[in-house]
Amino acid sequence: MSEKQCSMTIGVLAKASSMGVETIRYYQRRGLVAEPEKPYGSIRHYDEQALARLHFIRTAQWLGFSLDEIGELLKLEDGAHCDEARALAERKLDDLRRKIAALRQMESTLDSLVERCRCSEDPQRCPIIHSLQGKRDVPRAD
Amino acid sequence: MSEKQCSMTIGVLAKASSMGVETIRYYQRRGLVAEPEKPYGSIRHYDEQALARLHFIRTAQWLGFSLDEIGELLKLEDGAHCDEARALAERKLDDLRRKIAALRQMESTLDSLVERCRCSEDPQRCPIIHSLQGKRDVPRAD
DNA sequence: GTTACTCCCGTAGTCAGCTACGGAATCAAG
DNA sequence: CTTGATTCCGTAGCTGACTACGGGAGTAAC
Repeated sequence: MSEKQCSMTIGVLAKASSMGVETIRYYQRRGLVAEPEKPYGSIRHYDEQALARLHFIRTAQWLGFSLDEIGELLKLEDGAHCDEARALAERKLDDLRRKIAALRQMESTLDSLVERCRCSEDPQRCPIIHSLQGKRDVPRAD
Repeated sequence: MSEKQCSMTIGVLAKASSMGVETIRYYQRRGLVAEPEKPYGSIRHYDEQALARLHFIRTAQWLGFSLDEIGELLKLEDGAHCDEARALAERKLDDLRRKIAALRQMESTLDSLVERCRCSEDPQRCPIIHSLQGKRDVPRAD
């Protein structure tokens, strides 16, 4: 379990990360995952680092980063260009915070809607929509 | 400002919502925005409700709802099927909460990264990536 | 050493969400 | 009543992120 063979084929890696083989190959083509050591025969072998990277991609993606952005994040990995790194991180952080705020607002809206729905005698006025129509200026962000 | 003419053409509406005309027409085709009163001549006129709806769509979209989901949300507008509404809202709420949690985690990670970056003597070890590689099980959600 | 599974690699297709195009009709100005 | 911008509508194209396909080569099991 914690003793992972340092050589998985792409299929095993796919299973381990619960992604498709094709997806991994796609990430390779996009330069998000390195194609490892040129094979002796001709089959590549992946290690835990590769797996970690796939996890990273998944998480970041789920959090709303595009593959391009993830690529940028990954470029920071070497630790060089720390300034760049920080700038990117700061922008992202800002974005994140706005998103969190919006989501929280949405959460409480939805929550109170659910509450009201639950106890409503008058099911004619579920006010989700109304409360979301307020013309807030959403930064068209990501 | 608060005295909006109750008749904008699609072009004006587009400007008011800062969306493209084509986008609005696309939403109409998808049934997210109604095409208003069959025109006398043949040009449609939109009111503030339409604008509000566009705001709604934008916001919801930014918050991670797909157009299909937005469609569902919008179907609740009439206030009927309150149960359905509540179920949908509850599912979304759940989703939202998981997302907020993940984003917060990411936020603090990024935040401490930025801090560390800022005061680091050793720019060789920006630890964003490392901290994101932890294999947390992201629900592949949305 | 044949069978059956993977792998490799390139190319092509899919889905969501737009965005652009083209041609006819309409409307507003002058 | 002509000019020029808009609208209308259908259809086609684009971007991001996959997903599938096809054919040849490697490899493991019997």
